[in-house]
Amino acid sequence: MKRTWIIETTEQVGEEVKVSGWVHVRRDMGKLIFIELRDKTGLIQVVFLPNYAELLAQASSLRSEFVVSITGRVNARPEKQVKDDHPTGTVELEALSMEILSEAATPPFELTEDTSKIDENIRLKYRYLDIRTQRLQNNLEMRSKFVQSAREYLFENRFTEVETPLLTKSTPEGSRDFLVPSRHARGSFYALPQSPQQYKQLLVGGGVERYFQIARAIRDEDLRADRGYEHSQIDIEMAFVEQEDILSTVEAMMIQTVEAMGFTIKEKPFPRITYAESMEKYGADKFDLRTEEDKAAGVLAYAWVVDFPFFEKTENGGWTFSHNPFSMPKPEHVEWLMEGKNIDQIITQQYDLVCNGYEAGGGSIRAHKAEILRATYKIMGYSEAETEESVGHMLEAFSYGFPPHGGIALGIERNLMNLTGETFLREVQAFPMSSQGRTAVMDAPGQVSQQQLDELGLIIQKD
RNA sequence: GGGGGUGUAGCUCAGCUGGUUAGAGCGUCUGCCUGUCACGCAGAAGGUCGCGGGUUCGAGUCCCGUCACUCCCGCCA
Repeated sequence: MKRTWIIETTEQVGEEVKVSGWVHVRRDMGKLIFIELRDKTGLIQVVFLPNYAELLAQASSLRSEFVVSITGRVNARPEKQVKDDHPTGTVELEALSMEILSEAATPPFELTEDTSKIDENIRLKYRYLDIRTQRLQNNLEMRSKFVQSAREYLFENRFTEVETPLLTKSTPEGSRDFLVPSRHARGSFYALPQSPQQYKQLLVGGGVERYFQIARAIRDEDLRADRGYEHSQIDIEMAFVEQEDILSTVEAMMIQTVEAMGFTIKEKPFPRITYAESMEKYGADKFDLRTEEDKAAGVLAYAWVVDFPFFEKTENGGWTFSHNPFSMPKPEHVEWLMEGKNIDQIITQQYDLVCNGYEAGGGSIRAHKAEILRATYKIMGYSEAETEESVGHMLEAFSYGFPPHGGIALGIERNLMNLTGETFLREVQAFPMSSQGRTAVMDAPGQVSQQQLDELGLIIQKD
């Protein structure tokens, strides 16, 4: 018999069905046994009646998390026993036969309730059990829906999904790279991408025009509750656009996406504030516009922060970019950039999407002309040769007819934290790592064999 | 790199000023139970108090060291 999803049993009253799943709870009355069976769609109460003695004996051996298939008849519950607060509360399954597919050891923590109070390292070691809980099932489901809904919007608007390499090149700026040693080119390393920044620019220059990717970004910086070594982003780049085009496109996408998921947005269109105003008013470039009532109601308060300063002072008195070296100054400040004057006053076409106190995304209009990027690197103290070494491939690409373009990256975990109300990034990832960087279940990083080291020409230096 | 916090049963925790055999709730196990849905009732098992050292007649408790975990600052274009 074909398997029936538990949530669908409510429409099959009187019929015989087969359901499969995990034993959620067991209530043994002696000559009458109830269990709740759980699959990914929900829970249903199964009753083992005394007139099937053999089946009842089998049922008495069931324990939490046993995996079973049960064939039975869907019965409407008598009025007194209807559970209004439960999606399958109008029915129960009268068991006729059962197959125990897998027995289960007692779980190290209870899976029938919210596990957020349980020691996280135990939960991570047994992540596959934690994922069985309703909260994490919901978080993963929500994540999937969010990405799916964003994809739909992007496909409707002529975007093309493209994958960019994971094994790529280290860039001197930005955060610390995760490095991968090359076996063939000894002493050389790939770097895992901190973002697909350059590839996505090359894609729109390559005629893809509208690109997106559900991209992994990997950075070797110390972790926080809202920050892991790796996270995912909805990475977007568009050709032939100005800042306004990006903002309106992304805003429309976010509205369609989160409203399709049933959320309420506090203010549309999203309010806009300059970086300078934000710093003055909130003391930061991100802020929470919700009232206490909004928070209780799960309202999402989006805002755009625009007009970021291009450069900031370094420790040794030089200049470095504050967000993105590839960004394009506001038209009225291009001259300052080219001449290297009023550097602290140059505003760039960089924008952040803020939601409920988190940075939900950030992007910029990019420089698409070689002289702009050269001027930027000159201000940062690069010689012409160093600039060539660092971004020469981009400068060359710009020489072959490169359209004006810009983009944004939306942090999937940050957004999901807002949607689910979770305060830890790890709660919206399937297999996160601990704050010390140990991965769930697999407990990486781990030792490798001497042979592997030899092939790579690596020697481990002992402290 | 720096600062704060935590570590006692499978899980969540209590354990006062150092004092008998280290407790509770949940979970687990056994028995009973024909309508439960947080089932109930009766009973039981389960502990290197993170680890090492010290003070003391006596240490879960005080001191020193150490390890692990966690949050924050730095860092995160």
